[in-house]
Amino acid sequence: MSRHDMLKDLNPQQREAVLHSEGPLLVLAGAGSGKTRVITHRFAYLSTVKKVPPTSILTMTFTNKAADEMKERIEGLLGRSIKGLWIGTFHSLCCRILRREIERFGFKRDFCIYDEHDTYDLIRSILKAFNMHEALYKGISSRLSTLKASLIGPEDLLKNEDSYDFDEKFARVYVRYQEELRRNNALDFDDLIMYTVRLFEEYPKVLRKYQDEFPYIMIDEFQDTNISQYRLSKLLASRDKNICVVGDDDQSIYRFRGANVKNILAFKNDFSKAKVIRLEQNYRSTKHILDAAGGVISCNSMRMPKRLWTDRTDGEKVLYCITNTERDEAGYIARTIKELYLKGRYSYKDFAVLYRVNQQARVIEDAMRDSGIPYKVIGSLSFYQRKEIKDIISYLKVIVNPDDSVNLRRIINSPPRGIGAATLGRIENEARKKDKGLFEMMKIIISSNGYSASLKEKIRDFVELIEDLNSQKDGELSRLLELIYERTGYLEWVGEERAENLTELLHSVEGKDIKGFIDTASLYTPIDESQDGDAVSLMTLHCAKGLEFPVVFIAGAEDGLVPYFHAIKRQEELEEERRLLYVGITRAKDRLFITRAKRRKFYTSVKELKPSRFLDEIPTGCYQCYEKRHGRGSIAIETKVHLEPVASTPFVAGVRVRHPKWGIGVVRESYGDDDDMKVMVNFPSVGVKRLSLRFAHLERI
DNA sequence: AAACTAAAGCTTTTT
DNA sequence: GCTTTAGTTT
Repeated sequence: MSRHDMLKDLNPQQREAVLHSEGPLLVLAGAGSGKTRVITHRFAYLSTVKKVPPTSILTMTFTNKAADEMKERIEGLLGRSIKGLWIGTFHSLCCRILRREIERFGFKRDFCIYDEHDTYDLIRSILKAFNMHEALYKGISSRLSTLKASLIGPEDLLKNEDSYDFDEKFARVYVRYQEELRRNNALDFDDLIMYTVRLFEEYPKVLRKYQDEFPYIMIDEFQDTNISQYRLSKLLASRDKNICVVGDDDQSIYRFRGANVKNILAFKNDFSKAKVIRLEQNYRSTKHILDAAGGVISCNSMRMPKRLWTDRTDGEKVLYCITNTERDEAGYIARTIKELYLKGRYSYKDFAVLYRVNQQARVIEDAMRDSGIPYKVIGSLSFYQRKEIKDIISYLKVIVNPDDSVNLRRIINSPPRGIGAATLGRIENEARKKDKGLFEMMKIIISSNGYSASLKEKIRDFVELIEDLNSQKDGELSRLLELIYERTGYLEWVGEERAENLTELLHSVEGKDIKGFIDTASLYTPIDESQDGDAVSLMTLHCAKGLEFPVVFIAGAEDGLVPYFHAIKRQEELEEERRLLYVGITRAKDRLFITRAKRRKFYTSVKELKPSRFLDEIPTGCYQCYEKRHGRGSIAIETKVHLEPVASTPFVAGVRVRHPKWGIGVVRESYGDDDDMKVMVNFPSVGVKRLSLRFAHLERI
């Protein structure tokens, strides 16, 4: 591909960003301004024009999906696929580095990665051992994560022993937690980054090696980086300073997870000669939608000033619909989707319904089902989080790494093999006393006295099972899974429904090797499990980031949902909620609907909620408000404010018509614009037909 | 050890 | 309202 080809589809700012190949570069890329395009074209430019080997460009993203998309597009630009590219998530790339280097920290190279659930289990076992409230595990886990993301290790915590808010018990848990991870030869998500940073800080030679390996660095969604990720980027870029970061402070919605928008400002300070380029042309949304978004986000005080613009037309106005209850709201959404769908311009996959909390999905799902609209709920419970899948992955983890006591614990009695909580507790105590791992301890028990024969028998069976499976681990992975199912009787134990998922798992691992699969399973949450099929997407506002849809609904525009109850006290939290709405609005390409219910059920009680305070921030010119009112009696009727002017046609539902060929029928439904009116007619002779009034010569009778 | 029952929770969550 | 957890029974 020539230099010309590479640049021809870019606007001046995008082009400038692509051409700025040396030195630090900050690209402030507004929603829908083509940031992925900049990264991919810049990659292609570096490799073909500047002759940088593609494997020397480190490109870090936050999601696997973003990484996959980038890989695909870059390979498309380069016209070939390349092995060994360093394009991936922070976590997967750090994992790749640590697989080579971790031995310096006393881990083995085949360490395993603990996902959220594994860490929960570990923390709970520690709390139990310390006689602390086990129910606190979630809070403890998030505190641990925050500390690690800020590069504060247990030893740093202990240094502050004298400070007034020093929490001795918590510090002990942290120390023990890290010890246990090491004992289990396991790293959690935050460790992947933290140890990589430590590696580079404590071993300058290693850092230099990787600086040689990656003279060019690019980072996507920079506003989402936390302290450790920023430090990592800074270390790698500190020598050559060829670092390009792309982000949008207005789309920072993960502060609660440690993301630090200030990194954008820090970047400008840390790399003093950083070039700053703003991408403000939006290629996604109509003017009205963009105006609505701009009105909202401009109310934030803590942001870098910018203004998105588009050369698209005004488009339809944003519609704001008020309903009485959440069920009415869901019904309205379903009906509107159906109506737009029947007009034929959109397929179901063009629609998204966005909401603040997953709980809202249920009533919307009901409405979709009732209307016969195909839908998929995204991000609720991912495949890999299901119990049965996690169990089998635990088997695999233990087979590869018998030191992994947490996963061993998980499977030791699933399916039940007579080693229950009491027995397990005994083994664990012994193991702790002898400073051994669980598996080792079990092997000791088999050949020692003082345990009942039946217990030894059970334990021997289990140890032999794992060792047998371990000897088979280098064969075909799907064969190994079959073997696990067979030898443990797992399928029969979990029942038919869950067994189906396991069969699916079996098919999905065809041709993969065990270690690669375990890493993928730990680091991969398939956001789009069933991408196929034409279906409306239901998801939280958070999940929607990075996506776009022709038609978007934002449900629950109420104070209490957007902004959420807990997030109205502090300014920073409120502004994050505002950004969340901004992200939602900017997902829409052509049509945007915002809905709210006056009364909404929360758990058991019904609450009356006021409209979201953010709605007042939408300029009046770009939206239209209407309300569904109750008519006389108990029947709810809709005041006739239609999406588009109601078609003036005599052929409305219920009318009898005559068709020259099919005879007499009854109109089921009529829809479409005035000039392109369509009707669905049920003819007793041939069934339901869709007809265009322009062509079919219908006669009203 | 497993199954049952009562009670207490309860945003968002790229990895 | 429904899922997760703790405590109790069988």
